[in-house]
Amino acid sequence: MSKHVKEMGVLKDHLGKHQLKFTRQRELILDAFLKQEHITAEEMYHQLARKDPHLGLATIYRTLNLFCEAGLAQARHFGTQTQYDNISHKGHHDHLICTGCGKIVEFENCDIERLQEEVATRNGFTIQTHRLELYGLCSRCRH
Amino acid sequence: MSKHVKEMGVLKDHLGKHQLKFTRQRELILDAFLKQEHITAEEMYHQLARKDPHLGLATIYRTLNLFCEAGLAQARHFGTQTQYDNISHKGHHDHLICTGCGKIVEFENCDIERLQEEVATRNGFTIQTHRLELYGLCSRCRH
DNA sequence: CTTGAAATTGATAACCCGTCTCAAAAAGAA
DNA sequence: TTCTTTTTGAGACGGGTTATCAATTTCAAG
Repeated sequence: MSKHVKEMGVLKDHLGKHQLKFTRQRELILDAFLKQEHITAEEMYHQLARKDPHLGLATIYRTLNLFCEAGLAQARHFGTQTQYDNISHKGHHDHLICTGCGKIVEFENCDIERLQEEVATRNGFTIQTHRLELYGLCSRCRH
Repeated sequence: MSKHVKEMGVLKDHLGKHQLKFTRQRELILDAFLKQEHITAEEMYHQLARKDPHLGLATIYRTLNLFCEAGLAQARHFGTQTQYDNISHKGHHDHLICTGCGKIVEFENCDIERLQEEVATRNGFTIQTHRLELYGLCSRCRH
């Protein structure tokens, strides 16, 4: 069934280290989660309603938060909702956004990424991913 | 009273362009807002309770959102709360966010800022502000 | 294969932040 | 001042997430 052997291992490892148990629901949710780049708890609830009509929303939330703790997911807050991002699909695209016309330019900068790692290490963090947005005026909008 | 002449001008300009009115509350909230680097609506509510016990929380929210539209503030969603950042504050700091427990560590890094400027210049942009968030696990959640 | 302690689940109540409602008050142009 | 329009304040409301708790499941020990 599961092609997500590596991630399943990470999960089991985390469970073992925290006296948590491997359950049918956790396996089901992880399999569904890993097929997406990002998803909300509500979306997953609807997706899994077919496979397991009795799976509760609370369990989805608890499990997605568990994935965050295990380092498999990353929660991002957008307005009222929370997106759970699949860490293994990390595409590092940063953005330059023009506040005048809304133009968006993508860029990548290794030096910045290296410095980010440095900052994280200095603070005892292990980076999973990041978000960098530069807001300003593009040449046209600057006049 | 107000040392925030420039920002007050920006606000009045925005109000004028949108048939909105200049009120005692908006002036009060802007003055308080500009003294901080960032603040939540709730915090401001408590801060201003002394000066004006009848100032409503809804008014704070409405006004802070107005500041965002006027370009004086920037809303940021952290966990359950919304932080309103003071755009004019230049010692603008960034955030390390733990995806496990939600802990937030603020940091500042001049080298990163310099590289951001470089990227912007290379693309013809003039940066007004930015948002940099590093997501990962703090030492405690990594274990 | 049991047994039993400990963890998990599901349903829903509770919670919290932020927005909406609406009558009363204030702003501001005439 | 007068009148229209906008804003305010208080509380109700709403959506997303977490807490509660009895019933169920896991899993290690026997």
